[in-house]
Amino acid sequence: MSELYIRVAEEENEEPMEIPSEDDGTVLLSSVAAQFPGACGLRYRNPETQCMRGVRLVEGVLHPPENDWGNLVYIVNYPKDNKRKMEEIDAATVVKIKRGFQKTSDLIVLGLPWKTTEQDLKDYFSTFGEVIMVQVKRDAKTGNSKGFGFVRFTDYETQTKVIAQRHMIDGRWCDCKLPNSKACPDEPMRSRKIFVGRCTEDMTTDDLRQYFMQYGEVTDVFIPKPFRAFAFVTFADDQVAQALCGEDLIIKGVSVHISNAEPKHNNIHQLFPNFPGGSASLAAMFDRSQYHFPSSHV
DNA sequence: GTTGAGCGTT
Repeated sequence: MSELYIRVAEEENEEPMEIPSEDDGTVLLSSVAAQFPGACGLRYRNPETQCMRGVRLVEGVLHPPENDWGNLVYIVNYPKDNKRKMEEIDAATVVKIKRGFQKTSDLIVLGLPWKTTEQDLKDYFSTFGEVIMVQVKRDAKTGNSKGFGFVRFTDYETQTKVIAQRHMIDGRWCDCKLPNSKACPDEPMRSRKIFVGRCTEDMTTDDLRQYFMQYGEVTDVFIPKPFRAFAFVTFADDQVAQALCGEDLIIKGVSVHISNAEPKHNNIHQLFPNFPGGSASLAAMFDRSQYHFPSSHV
């Protein structure tokens, strides 16, 4: 396919800029954001209805309406539109989503037979409702099942129903519960940085940036090397970061868990970045101080 | 090549 560009502008009557599409006809949100920093999506005026329409966005990829971008000018969406007026609405929306709307979360499935596969789980749980993902936890070396797994449903009602009863799976009774990892939803800490747990090795900084852009402007993505199965993502707006904490999100088909960065004790190296003798001696001192004091003082 | 309460390679 020849190289294709779509026309994008900040406002309807402004001069558009040409943004390149991918080989499959989609446009990466990151391509848009490269020219319009902070962009989180596109919209356009539907010639038939004269209404604004949103462009489908899936994991950082923008899809052409009816498989053809046509000759329209697309308008950039930003997480928060005009200055402070919208900022307040945005905050209210964030709170509403966090409180009212009942999001589903991963459920742990305990007591699975050793032989049960992910396909078995999918088949079984699909009888309750649409399944987003299933996992069977296995020993990395042997590949043997550890006898438990995870399942995630689309609908909260399905989740409620599944938790409420026992499950006969491949000849054993199994229980589905909310996992402990989300027992204590993170509290205050107005951090703009989130901790992204359970990352897989094929997730690049670009992948994460593209994915998280849909929630707000991303200012930094950090993936430790060598691979440690987690990452940090920093947003421009702390409300965006806070709203995501406690969520399970699916990136590249994998369920990652979002929590506050630095949840336990604050990072001493960040508190005292220029400590004389370097951070190693500071860490040693910190450890000793914890050792000497009774726990009630720490 | 085993097992049967738990908690996902922070």
